[in-house]
Amino acid sequence: MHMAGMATMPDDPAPDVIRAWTLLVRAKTRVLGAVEEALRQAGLPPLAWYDVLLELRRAGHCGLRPYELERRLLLAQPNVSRLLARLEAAGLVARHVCPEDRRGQMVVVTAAGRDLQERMWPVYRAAIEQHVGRKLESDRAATVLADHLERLLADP
Amino acid sequence: MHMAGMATMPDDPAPDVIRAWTLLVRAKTRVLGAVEEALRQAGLPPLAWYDVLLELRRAGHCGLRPYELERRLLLAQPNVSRLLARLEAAGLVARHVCPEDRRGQMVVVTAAGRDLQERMWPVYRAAIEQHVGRKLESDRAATVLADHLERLLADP
DNA sequence: TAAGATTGATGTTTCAATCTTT
DNA sequence: AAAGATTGAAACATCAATCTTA
Repeated sequence: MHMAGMATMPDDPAPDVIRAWTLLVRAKTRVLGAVEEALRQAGLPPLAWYDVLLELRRAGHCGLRPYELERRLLLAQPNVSRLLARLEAAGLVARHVCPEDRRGQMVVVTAAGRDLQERMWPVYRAAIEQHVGRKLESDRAATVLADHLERLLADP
Repeated sequence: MHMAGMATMPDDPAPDVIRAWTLLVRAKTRVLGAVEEALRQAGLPPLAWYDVLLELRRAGHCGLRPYELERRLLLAQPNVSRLLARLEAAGLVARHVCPEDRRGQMVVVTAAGRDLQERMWPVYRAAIEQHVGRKLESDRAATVLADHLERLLADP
């Protein structure tokens, strides 16, 4: 349907679309900042380390390829490379060449890495509960929020 | 109410609270990434520049103090200082000493700054519409999402 | 002493270029 | 040529220290 006189360029976003976008950025910045601060105050490393360690644990004893971490954590290739270098230097992960594809490697979590992940989780979960859970108490607010955020990740 | 045998430490977040938290980070990363990419492909500077220019325009001819930008854009003090230095070097803002408080300064947008902001907005708004508006079409989804995100910014 | 702002040192991200294997 | 991964250089962010005025 096309009406004479209508703008041909993409429509202006509705006010509440702009509001949702603005609040998405601000809420993420604030909550993530609070979570990182909680980890920092507990003398623990940043969340990015936790994310890698958890993904590797979930992947089991075979570990993961760097490009898989890239996909799952939405990180750029050089960032994964350097993040893994830091984790390896800290003794938290180990890398060995991939038997089936000698371009790549398998990354696995070490005992020290598992230990750190387990020490981070209580601090992390308390921060999530404080800065997300308690703000969404009563009714199904967390579910509603999650469902709507999920729509933003839909493919097309 | 307290039941014997209950855990005394902060409760584990409910599954949908963790899901909301995870999706908040991922949705923001993806949508912001898409918006920045749209600006980049149009040969325009990053969103942070737009944010400053828009705040300064809204503030009117008196401009804003750097600490006000800090508050409104959730940026750290040294980041504001260096961001303004870049904008000033590009001729987009001007700084002059504050008459009432000579520790500080007033930052104002220049004609070139207003022009850039006006050239960025069509690209920015199209990206918001594409990556937020179209994902939330039908019903009051954008309003519901915004309302729920707003709860995450509540004070306590 | 504290608020507003900058600077130096350091660490991280980003872009493009590179290297190796498929 | 393309995929998987690393590296150099430059941009940016972060922390602590500093400087100036209130």
